[in-house]
Amino acid sequence: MTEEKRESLNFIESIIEEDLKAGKHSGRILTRFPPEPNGYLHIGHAKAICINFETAKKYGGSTNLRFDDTNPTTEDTEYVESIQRDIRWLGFDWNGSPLYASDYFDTLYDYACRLIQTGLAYVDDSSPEEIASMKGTPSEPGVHSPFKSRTPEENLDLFERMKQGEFPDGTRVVRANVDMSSPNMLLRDPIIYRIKKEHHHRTGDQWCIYPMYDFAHGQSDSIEGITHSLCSLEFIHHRPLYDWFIEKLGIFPSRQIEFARMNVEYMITSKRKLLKLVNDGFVSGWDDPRMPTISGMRRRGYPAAAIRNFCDKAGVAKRENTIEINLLEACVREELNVIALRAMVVLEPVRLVITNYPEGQTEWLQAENNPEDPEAGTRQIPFGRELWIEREDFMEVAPPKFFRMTLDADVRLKHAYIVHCTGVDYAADGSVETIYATYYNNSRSGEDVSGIKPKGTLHWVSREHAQSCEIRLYDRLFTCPDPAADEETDFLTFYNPDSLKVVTGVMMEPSLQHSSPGTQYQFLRQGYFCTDPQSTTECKVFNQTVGLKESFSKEVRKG
RNA sequence: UGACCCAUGGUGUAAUUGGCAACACAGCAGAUUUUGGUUCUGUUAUUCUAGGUUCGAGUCCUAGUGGGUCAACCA
Repeated sequence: MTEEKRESLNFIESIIEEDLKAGKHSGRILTRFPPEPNGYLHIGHAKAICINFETAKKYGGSTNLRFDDTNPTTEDTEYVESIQRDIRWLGFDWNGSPLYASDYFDTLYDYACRLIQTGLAYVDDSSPEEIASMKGTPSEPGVHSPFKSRTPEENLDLFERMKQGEFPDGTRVVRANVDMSSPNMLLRDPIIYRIKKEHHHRTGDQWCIYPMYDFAHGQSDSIEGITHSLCSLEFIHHRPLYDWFIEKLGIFPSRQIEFARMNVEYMITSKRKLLKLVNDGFVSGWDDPRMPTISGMRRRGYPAAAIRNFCDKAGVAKRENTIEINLLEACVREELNVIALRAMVVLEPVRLVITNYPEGQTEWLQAENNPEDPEAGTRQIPFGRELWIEREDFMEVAPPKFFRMTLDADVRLKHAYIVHCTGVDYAADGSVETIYATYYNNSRSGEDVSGIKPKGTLHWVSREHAQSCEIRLYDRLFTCPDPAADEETDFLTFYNPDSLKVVTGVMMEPSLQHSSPGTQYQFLRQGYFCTDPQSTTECKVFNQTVGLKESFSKEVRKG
C-alpha cells in the first residue's frame, strides 16, 4: 500500500477541482492568454502564460491565444509575431489559430445595441473632463450625466451615427448604465465604446468606434466559452463589471479568477520603463541579454524549461511577492548542468611553459563533453608545451586556501597532467608574463599512476591551437533589487553601468570554432555561456548565462 | 479617509480544511569530487497585534495594525 501524499493545490486549482466536482461545464476546462499586441513579452507574461497553459493542461483542458486588440492607437502586427514566437519557445501551444478580440467587433456591437435597447447603456456627449468630474471620488458618489436619460431610440440612432463616422473623436461615448454611486469606481457608468478614427492592424478602416477593455475582454471570454479566465490581481475591481455584462447579456458565464503578479528582484516589467531602456540606449534592444524580456532571456541562454520551472517554484497566491533572483538562477543552473556541453576557455590568458615537455609535440587528449550525461560523448583536445591559463589562477605566494597554481606546488591541468610550478617571469610593469612548470608524465588523466593528489584543477588551452573569441559578462541591470520602488526617484538612477563587460582576446579551445548560435556551454570553472547570433566565422561571441556557484570567492570576501 | 484584496523563516509557497508548522531557494557546517561545479549529509530560522470561540486556532469570529489596489475615451 503506497501512502499517497496529497499533492498540495494552489488556490486556482482548488477552485477548479471544486468546479469539476460540481460538474460545472461538464468538466470542460478552457483558459486563455490575452496579450495586447503592443509590446514584447517579459518574465511577468511568462508567469501568466505558465499559469494559464499549465493549469488547463493539468485538468485535461486547453488554452486559447487571444490578442486583445481593441486599441488601434498602440497596437501593431509586429508584436503579434513576436508574441507567438515567444510563447512557442516557452514550450506552449494554443488551440488552433490565434484569436483576436477584433474578430468579435460585430458581436460586440450587437451586444451594445442590446444594452441600449433595454436601457442599460446610453450615449453621452460630455467631454472627457466632464465625465471625469462627474465620476466623483472613491469616497464621494458621482453624479448623473445630463445625457443619462435619453431614450433607447435616441441612443440607438446616435450609436449608429457614431459607427457611421458622423462625429469626431472624443465627442461622444457609449456608457453602461450601472450605478453612479457605487463605491467601485468602475461601476460608475463605465465607458464601453469610444470613437477613434484610426486604422486597425486587422480590421483596417472598417470601424471608427472601438470597444473598451471592459466591454471586450469578458465578452470575448464568453464567446469563446472560456471556463476560467485567470488574470492578475489588478483586475479584481473589474470582476463585478465582468459579471454584470455577462448577466445582463445572458451569455456564457466565464469566471474570472485573479492571482498576484510575480515580481522578480532586479527586474522591471513596466512597458514604459523597458521602452526607455531600449530607446535611450541603455541596452542594445528588446533582446539584450540583460532584459527581462523573453527574447532577452532566450538570447542570454536561459532554457525555456528553466523559466517554466522557475514560475512553478515561485508558486501562485494572492499576496504581493518579490521572488529572489537567485531562485531563477538556481533553476537555470539546474537545467544547464544537465544539458550544457563542457568546454575550456581562458578569459584572461597568461602563458604557461612546460619546460620538460618536448618542443613541437601535440598530444590529443580525450575529454568528456558532460560528466552529467555520458551520452554527450567525448572530444579530443590538444595539449602541448605552451598553454594559456587563467591569470587569476596563479599567485607566486598564496594564502593557505589557494588551491591553484603557486610556486613550488603541484596542480592538475584538467583532462591532462599534473604539473609542478617552477618559476615565473614578470614584465616591466610587474605583471606576470610567463609561468614555468614541469609535468609528471605518469599523471595523465585516466591513467594517473603518479600517486600525487593536488588540491586544485585548472582549465587551460593549448597556445598553438587556441582561437581568440569575445565573451560578454553580464551583471544585474540595476544596482538595487527594486529600482521602481520609489516613484520620486528615476529608476535609471539605479542603472548598473557595469552590467555588461565585454572581454576580448579570450582564448578558446578549437572545438568551439564550429559552435552555432544558441548552443549552451559550461565553460569549466567559469559558468554557463551561450553562443550569440552576432558570432562570425572569424570571431565567436559568447554570452554569459549565469556563473557557477562559487564558494571560494565567498571565502575571499570574508577575508 | 469609501470599497476591495492581502498578512506564515531572509525569499517564495504549503499545512489532508480546527489536530505535532513543512517544502524549495538562500545561509551556515561537513563529506565526496581530476570543475572551489555537481552530488550527499547535517543545521540555523516562521504563523502581524490584542481579545474571543474551542479540549485544541496559522486556520473560525471581533477589533486593530501594516501592505497593496481602484477615480485613462489604456489593457
